[in-house]
Amino acid sequence: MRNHAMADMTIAGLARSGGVGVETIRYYQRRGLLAEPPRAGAVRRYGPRDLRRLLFIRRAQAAGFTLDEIAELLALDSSQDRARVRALAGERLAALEAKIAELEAARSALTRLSQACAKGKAGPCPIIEAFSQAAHEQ
Amino acid sequence: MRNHAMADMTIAGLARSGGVGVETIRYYQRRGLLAEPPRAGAVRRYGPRDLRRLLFIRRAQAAGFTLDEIAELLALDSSQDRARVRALAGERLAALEAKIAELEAARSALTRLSQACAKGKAGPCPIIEAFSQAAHEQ
DNA sequence: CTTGACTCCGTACCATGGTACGGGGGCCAT
DNA sequence: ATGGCCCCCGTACCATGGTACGGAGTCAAG
Repeated sequence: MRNHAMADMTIAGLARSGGVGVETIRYYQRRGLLAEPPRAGAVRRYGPRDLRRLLFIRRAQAAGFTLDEIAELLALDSSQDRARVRALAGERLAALEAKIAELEAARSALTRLSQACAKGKAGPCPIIEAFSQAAHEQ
Repeated sequence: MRNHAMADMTIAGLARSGGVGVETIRYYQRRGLLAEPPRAGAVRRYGPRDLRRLLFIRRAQAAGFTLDEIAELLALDSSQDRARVRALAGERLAALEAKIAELEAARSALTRLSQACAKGKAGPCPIIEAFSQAAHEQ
């Protein structure tokens, strides 16, 4: 009778179904992202709606949204406000672009230094040198 | 007589020269990245060596290293251990690659969703929909 | 009915890289 | 010698997304 992801789960079942830990569920509840369902006896029981909401959160997270933004997206879900959703997506996209550019700059600098270090055998390490001397950008 | 970045600075001068805040200097000292020079009277004085070290930290940070790794790089500076430096650089590079890949995946998903949302005018927002339904990967 | 696993809840802690606050002292110019 | 900055140091706090701990209660299987 243990039919994982079925209608009536305990918090551990929900966590398993969503691929997160129990503490993460509780954390999302504290953040207001998930509801605390009424108790059946002493224990709260979770249904498919809770699981859907949990999966929404995870997918939105994978798309780069922060938990605060996801809270807003969840509210927007029932509001039909597409413009606002697109605005949020635009902001997130800009932040992603900026971060990617920053990391790519770091990557190319490091790649170049690493190759320089691997080539030459004598003298001080070019990586260390690069950080010690004035940076000749690019 | 205030010749910025000259031989003898107070902590605020060092911070200005390095483009950081005073609190950041103190933080680096607590982390063991910068030394606390002896006091001249009641006040500590900083010289060009401190500035060089501070700039080292900032450049290494720009290359993607964490402060812990930078601490090791600083130690390595006087050790000639190029292999170890390259190993650190390799680790950092791998971490950078992984993060970049993750962000790029988020970016492309979000770009696609955003365009879908901008095109269609009717029905529910595709962005919200995508998080609500099962993800059809890629 | 006992035992072991799970739940509930509050609270504290983790990493990362800082930022802020506040009291007490000091340096320099007017 | 009196303002007005600046310094020193310890400590607390920030964002972000969780993770851990502990005690009491509860549920289900054997």
